[in-house]
Amino acid sequence: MVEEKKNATIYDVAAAVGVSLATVSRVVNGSENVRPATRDKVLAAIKELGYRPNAVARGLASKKTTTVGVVMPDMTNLFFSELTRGIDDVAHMYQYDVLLTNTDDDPERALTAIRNLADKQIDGLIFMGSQLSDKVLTAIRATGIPVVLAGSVDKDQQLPSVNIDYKMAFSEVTARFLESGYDRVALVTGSADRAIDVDYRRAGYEAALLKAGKKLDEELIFPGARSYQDGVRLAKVIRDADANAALVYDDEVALGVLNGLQDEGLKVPDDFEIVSANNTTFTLVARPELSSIDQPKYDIGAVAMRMLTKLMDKQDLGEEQILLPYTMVNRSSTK
Amino acid sequence: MVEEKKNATIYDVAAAVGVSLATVSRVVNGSENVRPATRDKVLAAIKELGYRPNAVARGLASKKTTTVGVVMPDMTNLFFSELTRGIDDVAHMYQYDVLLTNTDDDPERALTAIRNLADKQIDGLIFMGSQLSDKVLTAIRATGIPVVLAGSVDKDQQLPSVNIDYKMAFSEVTARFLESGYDRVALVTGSADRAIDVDYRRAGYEAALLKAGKKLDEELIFPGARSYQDGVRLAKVIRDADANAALVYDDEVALGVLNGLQDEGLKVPDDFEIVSANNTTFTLVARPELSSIDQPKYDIGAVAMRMLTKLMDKQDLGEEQILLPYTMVNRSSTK
DNA sequence: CTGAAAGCGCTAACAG
DNA sequence: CTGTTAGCGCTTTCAG
Repeated sequence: MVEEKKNATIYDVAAAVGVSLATVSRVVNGSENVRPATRDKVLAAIKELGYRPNAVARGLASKKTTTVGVVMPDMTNLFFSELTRGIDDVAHMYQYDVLLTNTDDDPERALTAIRNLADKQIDGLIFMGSQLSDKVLTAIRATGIPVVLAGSVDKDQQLPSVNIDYKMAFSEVTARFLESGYDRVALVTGSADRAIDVDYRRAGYEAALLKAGKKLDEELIFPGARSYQDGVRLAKVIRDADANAALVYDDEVALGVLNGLQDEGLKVPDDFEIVSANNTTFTLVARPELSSIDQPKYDIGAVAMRMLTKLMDKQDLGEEQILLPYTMVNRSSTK
Repeated sequence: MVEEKKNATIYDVAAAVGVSLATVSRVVNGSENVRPATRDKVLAAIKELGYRPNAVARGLASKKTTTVGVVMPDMTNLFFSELTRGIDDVAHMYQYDVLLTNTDDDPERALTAIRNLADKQIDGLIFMGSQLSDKVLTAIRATGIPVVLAGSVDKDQQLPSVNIDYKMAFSEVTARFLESGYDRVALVTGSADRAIDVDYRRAGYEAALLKAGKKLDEELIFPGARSYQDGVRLAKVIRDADANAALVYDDEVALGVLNGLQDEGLKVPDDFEIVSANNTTFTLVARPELSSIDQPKYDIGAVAMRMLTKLMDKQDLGEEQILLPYTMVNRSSTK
């Protein structure tokens, strides 16, 4: 028979020292109100017994789990994994653990995830993804759990969020293309109907067009590409549309477009310029290297998590809609 | 004053129906022993009140949290994020949530992470990373929590694990190089001292060399490269070592070597052949596309998680050291 | 098939 | 400064 060495409980250390469990609880939680001598004895017993507080019991009694939920589309996408890395680091810095769920941007799965996380009594939630449907928003609200959006916008800006100014960034890139004489700028977005694609990326693109006295040509807008392979396929279509430049929302897709175009004999950047938007490692490995909008991905996650800690502590947030600065990184896919 | 709508508890639904909380618990947990009529009434009340069981309370009472911990080096590395994606999907399939922690392969952080996860009473743990130090191993043991290693080996094979046969794969690639007349094969590994690098990757490489009647030349072994940039820098060194082929343990590093070599004017695959080992998307975006060992990354994670569910259910595991099949993907970085 | 009662391990007033 | 006393919301015997 193997002896099951049960974990020591707070009772065991209280008994060992000859104090009440309240006192042990106090020293564990760093309360001032303990005589140093008592504290030392308790500490010694804790060490001796190898006592570690049971976080579940704690959670039940205190109604705080020191756990946050992170709901994201797909952790194998570098954009999101870098955001999440920022979240994770800051979360652990503040002693929170992270419950992670991938949704593949499926609202149903997001719904399930949120409810499930709420059941686990998470103290806060970070939500990512282009698809923030009303149902999901309602579900989040219903839980009453503090939430921050990271790299994600909700149409009506009802929730605290951290982003860059997507509209301005897309407008800026488009304007540059136009100024450089590239008059047929293709825009590749994630979807045809989501806020981030329509109200920000496309809106920025359109704004630059209008400012330059041109009007938007629907045939130059390409929604729906999600993978490298999608990008490769898209290259032909973009070429057939007679575009001479492209602004692509995702690096892998951009790389697909780049390689696809080159495989068809186009010279980048001489015949065609491409700018991507996430500045992940993918932009560096491309030949030519991809110019890109540089979003501070890690920081977006980190700042979002930091905001969430304030929310969980019921501190004042100040500005709820944070826009972090972005920069343009010019590499060899543009002149 | 906003009315705080408190979440309904099991008492509330018991009271609403006029049964005891034990009965409610039974229907919630799908026990057979409830009269259908009673069950229906309870179910109706649950729906009516929007009752959702508090997982923390459940965890305390049942000593099961339906949560597993995942300890990994870095989620922004595609190899690990794809493994973890497999873990995550299977975990949720079996109703487990995933607590994620990045360690950057730092044993100290792994230690902290494991203890912390144990405090949260996780039901199981999946560990990834090349660095499984004795201290970490001891810490894992001390928790008594079921563990499975994914894409990670422990020297003495004391823990259940899921991998491919790294030694055979590395031997096979090396042998091919040799057969094709590439007699100076560089080996790029992650470290000079860890089990996976020494006992598997390097051992496989060496085995092929010996079999071909050659002996290992230390100058052709390059440990320690971790990033794309490291690979770029390494390219010159590899070239100076007069190598004419390279087997690289990581895709991003391999890409760095590839681009670095090409930037110096070498022709791949004519002057130099390269094979990488993880077959992530990076192999596809390279020009020429990288040949690679194809590890079933998602499956490694998925199988590891499936094993863990068995362990947590105290089912018999059968073989504890699982080796999944790998394949070779020949692209344009080899002839 | 159902209920009563005893915890799970800890926090949090409330006394003293 | 320390102990007592209630719970937190649920599972789990044990009776009946």
